[in-house]
Amino acid sequence: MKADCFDDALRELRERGFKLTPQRRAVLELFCSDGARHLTAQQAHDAIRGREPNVGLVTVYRCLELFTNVGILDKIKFNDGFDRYELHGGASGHHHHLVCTECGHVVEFGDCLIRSIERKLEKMSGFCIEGHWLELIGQCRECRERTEEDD
Amino acid sequence: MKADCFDDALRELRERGFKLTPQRRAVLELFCSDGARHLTAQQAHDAIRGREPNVGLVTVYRCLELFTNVGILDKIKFNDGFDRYELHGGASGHHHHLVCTECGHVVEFGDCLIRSIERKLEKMSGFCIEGHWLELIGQCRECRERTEEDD
DNA sequence: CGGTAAATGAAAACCACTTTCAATTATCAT
DNA sequence: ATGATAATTGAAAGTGGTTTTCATTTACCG
Ligand SMILES: [Mn+2]
Ligand SMILES: [Mn+2]
Ligand SMILES: [Zn+2]
Ligand SMILES: [Zn+2]
Repeated sequence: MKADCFDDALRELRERGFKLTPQRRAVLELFCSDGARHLTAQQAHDAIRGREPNVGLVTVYRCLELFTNVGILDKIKFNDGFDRYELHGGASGHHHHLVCTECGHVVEFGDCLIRSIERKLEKMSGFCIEGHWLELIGQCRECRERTEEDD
Repeated sequence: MKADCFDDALRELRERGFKLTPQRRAVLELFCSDGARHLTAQQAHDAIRGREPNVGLVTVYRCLELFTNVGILDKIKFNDGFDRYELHGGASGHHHHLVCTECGHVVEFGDCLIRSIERKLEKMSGFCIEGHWLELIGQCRECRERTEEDD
C-alpha cells in the first residue's frame, strides 16, 4: 500500500472540488495497493467488496472514469473486450504490455523506440501525435513448454 | 475495382468448399474496390445496400469473419469500439495506422522498428511473440490548423 | 446543525456483436 | 434438368461490458 500515491490522489481530487466519499477512497486504496495491476471494473469491484460491501459496480465504473480524467489512473486495453486500469505511469513510468494468449500473464516493458517512430511520422504526415497504443501478444515460456509437452 | 483480388478471393473460397453466394460476392466487390478501407460492418453494409438491397447486416458480419479466417481480409482495431476490416496486407503489406482524433483521417505507415522491438523482448521475457497491435492517434494538419483558427 | 449540489445505486438502456432457427439456395449426384 | 443435401441467409432474440436514468443519500460549506 503506497501511502504517497493515495494521499496525492486524495489531494488532487479535493483540489478539483470532488467529494471524498468512502467509495472513492476504497477504489483509490485498491489501486494504490501492491497487488492491483491492470484491473477491469469487475475485478476492482470484486476486490473491494470484501472490505466495503456498500460499493456498487456502477460507482466503480464512475470512479475509474473520473480517476482517469483527473490523471490518477491510465486506461489500458488488452484487446480482450475489457477496459483495464492501472496507476498513472505504473511502477516505472510510461510502458507497454506483452500479454500471454494462454494464461494472461503480463510483462511490462518501457517505451523504447516508439517515441522516435512518432517523431519521424510527425514529419512525414503533418500530424501532431498525441499518443499511441502498443500491445504485443504471444505465449509465455511456461505456456510454451506446457504446450510442447502435450504433443 | 481490382479484378485480380476479387478473382483470387473467389477462387480461394471455392477451393475451400464455401459457396459463392451473391452476398459474399457483394462484400468481396466492395473491399476490392478502391475507396474501401478500414470499414466497419455497418459501413460495409451501408455501402452495399445501394446495389444489393438483399444483404442483411448479419450476413455482412459473417462474411467479414469468414474472409478474415480465410486470409482475404485483415481485422483492424482503431480502439474506437468498432471492428474494422481491410484487404489482407492492404496496399503495401503489413502496416499500422495513424488516426486523427478530430476527423478520423487515417495515414498508413510501414512496420519500421516494431520487429526489432519484438526480437529484443523475446530474449528478455522468454515469450514467443505472435503479433502486435500498434495505433497512433493525433491531429492531422488540416484539423490542427482549423483548431488554431478558432482561438 | 441545515442547505445544497454532488454522488450513489438499482434498474433499465445502450450498442456492437453473436446466436438461434426456420426458410432459402448453391452445389452436385443422378 | 431434377431432386437431394447441407451450407447459407436473415429476422429476431440474446450477450455482455458499459452507460444512463432518476430517486435517494451524503459530503461539504457556511
Ligand atoms: Mn502496466
Ligand atoms: Mn490500413
Ligand atoms: Zn502464459
Ligand atoms: Zn483530422
